[in-house]
Amino acid sequence: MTGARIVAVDARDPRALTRHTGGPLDFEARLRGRSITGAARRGKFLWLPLDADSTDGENLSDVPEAILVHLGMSGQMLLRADGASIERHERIRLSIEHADHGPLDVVFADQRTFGSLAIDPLVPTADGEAAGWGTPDPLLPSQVSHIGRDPLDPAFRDRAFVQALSRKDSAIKRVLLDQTLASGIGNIYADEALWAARIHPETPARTLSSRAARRLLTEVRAVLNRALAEGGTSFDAQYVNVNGQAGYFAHSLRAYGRTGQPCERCGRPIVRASFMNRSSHFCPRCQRVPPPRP
DNA sequence: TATTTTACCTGAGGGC
DNA sequence: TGCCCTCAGGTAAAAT
Repeated sequence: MTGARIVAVDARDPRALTRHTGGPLDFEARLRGRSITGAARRGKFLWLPLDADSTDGENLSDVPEAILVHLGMSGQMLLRADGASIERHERIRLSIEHADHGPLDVVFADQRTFGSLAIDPLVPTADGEAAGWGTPDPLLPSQVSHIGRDPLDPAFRDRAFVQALSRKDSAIKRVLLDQTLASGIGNIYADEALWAARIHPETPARTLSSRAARRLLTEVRAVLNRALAEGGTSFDAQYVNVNGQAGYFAHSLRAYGRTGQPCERCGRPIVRASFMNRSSHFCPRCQRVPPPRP
């Protein structure tokens, strides 16, 4: 998409614009004629920086902007042929013209509508480093400014993360799911990393030793890297890449979704526990229940 | 202020 | 066959 010009926009479902202030007509009008200059990501947020708005006339401002995207849990960004038929759960379509690839359609489809798009101004990063994966610019969407760097980001600071854990009373899994401290970790990869690090999900974060916290961080990175290499975790048709292809990491899971199946380390059945209106999966032998709070 | 809970949403699958 | 219930899960507003 980099270098492509947006020739038409169809924002058919306003629920896909909950992050956008201005509504569908504003979204369409402000994108028409603009060009996409790149693609970047931090954690679960991604954005497509835009060129200056030359159609804005007297209101021409120098504030850089981007198309902000969050897939929620079932959102998809699909690259389709120009004029391709309407997707199931299609919410928004961008018709683009690319110098090398010709006309294409970019479709945002989303069954559960937790995902959404927005036009968002870019603001400087707090540390002055590149905003995320895919961009050298220290600029990120305003709605992403509170999101922490993900552990695969070269500018992620391990020491600060470990120190933050030592100040948190909450259960370690809750902290892993908090995107402000470290981003990109959801329910699946939290369970996988905790299993690998042999840490019980209810362990209070501050009770982890510095060594254990670093081990956990190492396992988080290992899980994320393996999942990326395998194209992510697909349980059904919702989790696909831009060409609609499923990832294979579901076959590599060792804790998540393996309730009752033997732990690959010790053979004890994996346990499922209710946690924050979702599920935690862990090995009751390898991941010891933390001692009672003092 | 810090932490925890809840609302948002659709479709698949199970029980009856 | 069809109805009702549960579950999946990221984010941010609301509640504690």
